[in-house]
Amino acid sequence: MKQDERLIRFGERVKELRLAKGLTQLHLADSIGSSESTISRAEKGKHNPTLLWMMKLAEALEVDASEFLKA
Amino acid sequence: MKQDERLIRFGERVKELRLAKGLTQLHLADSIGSSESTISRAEKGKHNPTLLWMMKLAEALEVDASEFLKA
DNA sequence: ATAAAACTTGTCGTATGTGGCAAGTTGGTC
DNA sequence: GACCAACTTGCCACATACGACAAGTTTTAT
Repeated sequence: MKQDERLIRFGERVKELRLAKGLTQLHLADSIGSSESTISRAEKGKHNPTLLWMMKLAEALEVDASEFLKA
Repeated sequence: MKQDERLIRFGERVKELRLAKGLTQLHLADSIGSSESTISRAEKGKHNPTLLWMMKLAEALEVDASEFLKA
């Protein structure tokens, strides 16, 4: 995935929210049936995630998915 | 794509916002380089769109992408 | 009722999302 | 500087997003 400014900001937001819950990438990945590598790439803005994947993430982080996208 | 309640709500929100701008699916599709069929399927909850696609849509509709996801 | 516009749906092809594994890197602790 | 946990990255395999086109259905206007 090419580096897109919007994906980078999304990733930063995910990382913030994950750290706020004190989770490692691996814990978060396991809790949504994803993989550490996918979480890592998403946080670095190297993935263009799907809506359902984002929603699973939001659920695990106990935030509204719209939190990831706020301007 | 299987019918997921979350995708259905997303689609309904897209449709609302599109109609609020008085656009047809075809006009909206053209304006983001997408296709009428993809817009239709998204509005019916039959697609699991990617973040960048959602962001292009948000731009065309002149809304914040988080609008699509508000609980 | 007819016609046109808008929408839906099937199918195909290409690109890419994503889990899994393994190797490599970074960062902290002793 | 050895060790360990956390993170990054390359690659593979499979599934699916999504544009394109065509055929069909629904809606709206006259």
